[in-house]
Amino acid sequence: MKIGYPCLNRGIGCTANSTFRLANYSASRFLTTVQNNLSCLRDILRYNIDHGLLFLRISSDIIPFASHPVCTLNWRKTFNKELAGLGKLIRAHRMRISMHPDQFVLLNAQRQNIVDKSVRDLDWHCRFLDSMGMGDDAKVQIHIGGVYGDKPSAIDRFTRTYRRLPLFIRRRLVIENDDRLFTVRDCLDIHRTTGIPVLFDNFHHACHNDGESLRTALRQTACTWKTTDGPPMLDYSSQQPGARRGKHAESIDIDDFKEFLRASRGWDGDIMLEIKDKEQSALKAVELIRKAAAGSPRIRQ
DNA sequence: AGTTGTCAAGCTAGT
DNA sequence: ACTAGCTTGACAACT
Repeated sequence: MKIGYPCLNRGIGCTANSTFRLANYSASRFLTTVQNNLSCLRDILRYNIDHGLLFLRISSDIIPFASHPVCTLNWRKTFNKELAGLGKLIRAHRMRISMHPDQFVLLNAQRQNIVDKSVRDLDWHCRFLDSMGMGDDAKVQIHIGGVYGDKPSAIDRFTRTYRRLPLFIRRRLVIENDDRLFTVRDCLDIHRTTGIPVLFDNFHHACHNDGESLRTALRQTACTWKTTDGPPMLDYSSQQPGARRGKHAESIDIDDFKEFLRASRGWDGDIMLEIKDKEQSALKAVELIRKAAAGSPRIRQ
C-alpha cells in the first residue's frame, strides 16, 4: 500500500506547479517556468523517497497552458533529458504516479468544441507521462462531467467519446465518483460498457451514494482494475469540522483514517490523501501504518 | 511587505 | 437571463 499527497509539498521551498497569466505568455517565460517546475518535481520526488511516500499526483500546471493554442513549443523535445531522468528516478523507487486534469475536462459535454478541448488536455497529460516512460499503472483521473438534465444521455455521451479515444489515452484514463452528480454506481455502469477502471473517493461517496456501504463500494471498484492497471487508486479525505459539507479537512483526522483502514481491511491499493496540509498528513498516515504493521503479529503460514 | 482581486477553461442551482 | 459557488493555489496589482 502506497501513500501519497497531491501536487505540492509545503515544506520543501519550491513548487512544481508555478504558472503565469496567459497575457504574460512568452516563449522564454514558458521555458523557464517548465524548467523550474521539473527541477522542483525532482526535489519533491527525493523528499518523498526519503520519507516513504511512494504515491504522487503531479499537478497539471507542471506544463502551463500545455493544451492551449498559445503553446506551440515542443516541450517534450526541449526537456527530453529532464523528463527521462525523472522517469528513471520514479521507476527506480517503484513510485506510483497520477494526474488529475481539472473540472474543465468534460468528455460528455454537449458542445463538440468542449469535448475537443478536453481530449487535447488528456492528450498532453498522457504524453507527459509517456515521455517519462511511465507504465500503464500511471493514471489520469477525471470525473464523468455534467448531467445536462438527462443522466442516461450524459453517461452515453461519455461512453461513446471514451471509445473513440486513442489507445495511449485509454490505457491511462480512470474515472472517479464525484460528490454531487455521478456516484460509484454510475461509474460502475460506465465500467461495464467500457472497461474503464473506477477510482474510489471515500469522501465523495460519503457525500453522494446509492446506499452502498464503504466495504461494498471498495470491493466493487477494486475489481475494475486489471493487473496491468496496477493496484486500485483511492482518494481519501474527511470532512473539515465546522465547515461546509464537502469541504476537505485541513489536517488528517487520524481516528477517522484508522477507522477507514479498519473498515477497508482486505482491500489493497494506493491511497492519495486529499488533505490541505499535504505531506504533513501523509507522513502521519505512513507512521500509523508502520506502527500497525510492527504491532500486529506475523501471520503463520 | 502584506493584502486582495483575478485567473483559459464549465456545470449547477438559485434568483 | 443572469450570477454565485464550486475548489484552489498562485499570480499580479494594489495598499
